[in-house]
Amino acid sequence: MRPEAHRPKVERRPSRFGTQLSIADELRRRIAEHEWTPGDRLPSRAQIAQECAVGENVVRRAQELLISQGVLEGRAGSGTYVAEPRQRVRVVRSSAREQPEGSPFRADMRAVGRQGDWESRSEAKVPAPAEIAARLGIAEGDPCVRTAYEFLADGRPVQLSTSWEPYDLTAGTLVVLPEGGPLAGAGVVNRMAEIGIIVSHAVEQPEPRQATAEEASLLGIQKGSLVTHIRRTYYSDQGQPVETADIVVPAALCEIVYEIPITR
Amino acid sequence: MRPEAHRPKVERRPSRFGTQLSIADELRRRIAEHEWTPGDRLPSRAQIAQECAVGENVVRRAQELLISQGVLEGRAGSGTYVAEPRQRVRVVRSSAREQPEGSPFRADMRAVGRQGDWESRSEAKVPAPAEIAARLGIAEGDPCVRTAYEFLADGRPVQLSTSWEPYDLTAGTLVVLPEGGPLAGAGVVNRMAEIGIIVSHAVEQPEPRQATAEEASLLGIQKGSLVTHIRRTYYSDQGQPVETADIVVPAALCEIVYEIPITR
DNA sequence: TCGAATTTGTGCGTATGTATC
DNA sequence: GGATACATACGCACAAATTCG
Repeated sequence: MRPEAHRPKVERRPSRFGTQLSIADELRRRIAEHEWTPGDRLPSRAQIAQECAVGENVVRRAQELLISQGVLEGRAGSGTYVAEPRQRVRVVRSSAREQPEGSPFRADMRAVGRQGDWESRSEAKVPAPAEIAARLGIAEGDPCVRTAYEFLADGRPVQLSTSWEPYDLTAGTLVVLPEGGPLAGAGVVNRMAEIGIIVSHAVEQPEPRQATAEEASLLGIQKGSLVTHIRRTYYSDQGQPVETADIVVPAALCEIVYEIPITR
Repeated sequence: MRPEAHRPKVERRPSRFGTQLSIADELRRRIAEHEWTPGDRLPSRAQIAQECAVGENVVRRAQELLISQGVLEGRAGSGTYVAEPRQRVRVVRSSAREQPEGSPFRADMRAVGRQGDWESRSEAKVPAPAEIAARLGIAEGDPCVRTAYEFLADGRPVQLSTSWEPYDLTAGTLVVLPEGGPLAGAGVVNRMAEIGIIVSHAVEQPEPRQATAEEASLLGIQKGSLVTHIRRTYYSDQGQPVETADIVVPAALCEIVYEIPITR
């Protein structure tokens, strides 16, 4: 019944033993030796703490460390689990991705033997926030078509994206909505071609950051885990931005590949 | 003289006030209002704690939060400083980078009006570790030329890289050492061309992670701060890997840009 | 130059909130 | 709704780094 005792100074271990790092090693060892296998629930912190003769906090911190490394997975109210070594999806980002028909994402998924799907939610005439306006070369508050995507591999979400197009560009045409009309799901390049706009190049800015709580819950990953946030902008052959998107690629689920041709 | 008192339960604030988040907001506010400007040293934790009537730890955690967000910068034994809003270097990663002469990095730096330089340390006949061997398509332990780079913008390190080439490829030629011989510093593509190898494309895999202590000290950034670790491999027109590198790009110092041509 | 004071960083402990079953 | 287990906020002591007399 006695709560974890505050160990007096004199009793302190020489350091290195009974610390959170040694416990982390211990947990890692047991996983490596298949005492616990992927998907298993670990004993509760109280149990592990007692077994290893350390405080609960030491166990907690050790688990936090392994969680941040993707070895374990914590579920509030449920337990700490050995993370499943989910096979990562390879996402190719290069010019070769743009096909005359079909979507780049679906092609990526086919290439790794998975079924690619997505859900989207479009909204027209959304006023452009400052950053988006700057990226699209329009004025802040100008109307846009905003589309939120959730990309799925075999039904499980693996990537998020929010796309912005200037409303004036497609207003009154059949391709106003990215996921409506005859070219639904065909990609920006093909949709723009339909209304006579030739997309000549894309610029992508990948930036590392940590997943927000919302992203984590949407993607089924741990809260602080690492993602690559890609700001992508498509430009027409006139040099005008025609679409920009914020793409969130979780490192635990996706592997990003850029293929760069070399011409001297 | 009395150390921080353990505030008894009954005295606890209703929550929300005096917490680490409110202190973080307070610090942020003072910086926004120019009470402290970039480069300034904040008062010590004890002083801030007393002034805000909270424990030192609350201040410490608030500072840790702002440090992780790049607002503050902690220097052990010295103090906590307001981070200088260092202008980031734009690093373009595309085929256009490869010039017949001159290095890609120097061109990048010229483009942003900075002086590009680097230091390197080559070593021949280093046995290939498993991962490198796999990337180069050779056997583990096969001899390689390893070169460690430190890229500088206006004399300050902004990027790290470790390059590996199969020793057998260049042994006995003038371009064995990347930074020696007549083509020193001309880049992989030009050096390989010299010995009749045509480099046709590169593959880059960017992955987010946190800076190690060593990387942080080399780059002059905070320890856990975010970097993009790029695994780059150059391939010959025969499809054979000729060089692979691990490139560490700190988010605080560099902005990565991929330019992708679209051809339908 | 060297050691003591100061300041940040790390490891570990306690209390309470909150999600899940 | 209660029990259980993880998550968050807060606290202490000491190590490590720096600074300065």
